[in-house]
Amino acid sequence: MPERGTNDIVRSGAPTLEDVAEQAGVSTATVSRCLNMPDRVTKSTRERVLAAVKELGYAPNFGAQALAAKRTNTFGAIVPTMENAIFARGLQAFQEELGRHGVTLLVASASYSPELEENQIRTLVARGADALLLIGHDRDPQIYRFLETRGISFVVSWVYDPDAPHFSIGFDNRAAMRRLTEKVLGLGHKEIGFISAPRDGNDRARARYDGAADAVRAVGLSAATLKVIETPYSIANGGDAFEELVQETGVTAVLCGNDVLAAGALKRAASMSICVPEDVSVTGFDDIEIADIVTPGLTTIHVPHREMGRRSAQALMAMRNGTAVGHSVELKAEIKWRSTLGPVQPQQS
Amino acid sequence: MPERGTNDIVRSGAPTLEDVAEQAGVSTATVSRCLNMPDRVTKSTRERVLAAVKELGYAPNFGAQALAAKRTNTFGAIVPTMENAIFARGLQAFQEELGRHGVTLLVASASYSPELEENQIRTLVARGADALLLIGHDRDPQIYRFLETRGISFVVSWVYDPDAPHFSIGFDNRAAMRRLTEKVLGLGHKEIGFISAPRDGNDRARARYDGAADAVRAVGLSAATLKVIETPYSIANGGDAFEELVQETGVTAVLCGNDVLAAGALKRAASMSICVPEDVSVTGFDDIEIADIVTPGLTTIHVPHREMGRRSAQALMAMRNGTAVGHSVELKAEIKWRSTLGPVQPQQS
DNA sequence: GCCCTCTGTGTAAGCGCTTACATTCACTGA
DNA sequence: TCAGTGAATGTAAGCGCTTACACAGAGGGC
Repeated sequence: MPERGTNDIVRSGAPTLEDVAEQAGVSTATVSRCLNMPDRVTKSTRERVLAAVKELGYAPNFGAQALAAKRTNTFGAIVPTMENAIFARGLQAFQEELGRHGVTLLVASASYSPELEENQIRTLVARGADALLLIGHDRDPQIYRFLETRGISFVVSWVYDPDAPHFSIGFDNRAAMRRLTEKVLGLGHKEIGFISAPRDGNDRARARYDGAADAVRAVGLSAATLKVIETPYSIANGGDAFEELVQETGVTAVLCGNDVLAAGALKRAASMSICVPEDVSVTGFDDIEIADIVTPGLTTIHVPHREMGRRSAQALMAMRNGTAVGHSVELKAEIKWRSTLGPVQPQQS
Repeated sequence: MPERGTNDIVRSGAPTLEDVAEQAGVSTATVSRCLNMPDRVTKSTRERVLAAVKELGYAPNFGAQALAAKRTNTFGAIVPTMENAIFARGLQAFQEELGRHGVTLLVASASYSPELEENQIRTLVARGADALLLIGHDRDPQIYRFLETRGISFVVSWVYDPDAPHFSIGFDNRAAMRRLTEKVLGLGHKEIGFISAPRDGNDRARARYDGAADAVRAVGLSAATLKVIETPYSIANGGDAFEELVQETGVTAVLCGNDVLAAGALKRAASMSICVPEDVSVTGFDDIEIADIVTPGLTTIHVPHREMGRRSAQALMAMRNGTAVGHSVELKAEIKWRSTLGPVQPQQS
């Protein structure tokens, strides 16, 4: 590789601070200041420097900047999946807010696998993420220790649990599902199915189920009244679980752990010629786009995705700047009434 | 700030290569080799080093690594939006493939704004992206010049256009829409509506419209037969456009630029008590999740999202490694038949 | 007129890695 | 026995930036 000294006639690669400095007839320090603290430099110098920057098409070298400044202005987000819309809207809002403040977003998805997630966290940290957005509390304590040791700010989102040891911005999955289940019970349903995502390692799924169980117990029924099927989030899985529930038990209502499962259930109901909500009621969770698109419209729980994303971004930036210490925030998740939840029909027999 | 020399008793911050070297009793070069070219180091040394790495919890400093090695192992993707599912699946596949090869993904969304996109591209490049995934060809030539100057590999995806000056991996939007439109015409439709995304600065949208126009002209009709409404991708907009089309013109079929618009159209049709496809046929484009969820199931064009993401990732890695030069790849986009496209009904009057 | 302050700029020391090149050392074959 | 070989390791020079500190010059107060 050719030596690349300051005397070279032909320069290759991207222009550096030094090139700009030379072109503008100032020192590299001045150029740097010009770019980072413009008001510490006289107007005339600044103009000269900016002109040189423009002319050379200079852009700072990220690695060098990160190395020298010890910050990357890059945040990371590890979500379980980008495949369905559950996290997309929140992530989009998160990114928009970061972008507004000159921070870029590193994204990884962990496919609901704890090992993969740990891996991704370490990778993003190694890649220089200054702060991290994490979904849910469930993870090996040593990961938290790792983050704390490294001084990486993080916020746990999509959940709100004041008892959890870490700062979170989200909503109370359990309480929300409990409220919805109370409505279901109030409509006379006694045989209730619950299609859940695998609860192991997923505190949102667990909390949602627990909320339903709470409600059931509160009316004096046994939690076993709830027929649970666990299956990964997907339309097809939702359909299969629904079919199984309907055929093997006498459920009149099926609560779904999220809208994707519910959409699958609705679709299967249609193909089985089961009327919703006349024959069976169905509910979802999340209120993503499809909830409003399916027929009939899905009664679900509206989750403030964008708000979560935005607030998480703000919190992380404040934490990184040392402006604020993490403080859990509870957002509201309300029932969104549409058409899939109705009263139990008189038994036809 | 306290001086941080090698003699400090108390070390703060993350451990460095030097710490590991000291702990293992070797030089930093050896540690670096151990980590990057393990087979150039004796087994015993390697074990000692790895033990030290583990004990100290060492992870390389990203900035330093990027600076010294001149590569970041980070690729960027700029998509128009993450909000709806159009790009999510492709992005997920893209990321999975990158992850398999130790590359992390930087994501930005440009909200269909050329200025924002240019901005994001520059940001990602400045952030050290080694390579970029771009959607569509439409952008200021100077951006391409910029990328080439900087030696950043990129692939244009979601489109396939052998005549375009840049390497792309995608499918022929125009041909696909033409084929679909031919089917529509073949079913006797003569009054056809087209709900498009804004075509300015969006070559996919333009190509889709052009494909439809091609088909219409091919049967001897004027392209003006196609009643076009442009509106940004959203369910509500799709609904509004559909309503306008139906009320102001006598369309018997409405082609939608994507599934999101189509979903909106179907929803509005239902609320207007218009039967699909008996009264009006509707088609989509993309075959995202909702296409299979809406009632009736949406006839649309299946786009190989995952394949595009995967292939794009592979191409970029090959290009970065100098293994291969970009070579456009055309993927198939076939009609996915469901239930929203039917023959024209005899005029009821 | 002198000293002090303040502002703007320059100087240069790192930041933590990678890697070309130098060195060491254990073998090999004649 | 000894030069020659090659593998393993060490030495040290950057990579391009930020920033503490040094310094010069302008102005102000006395």
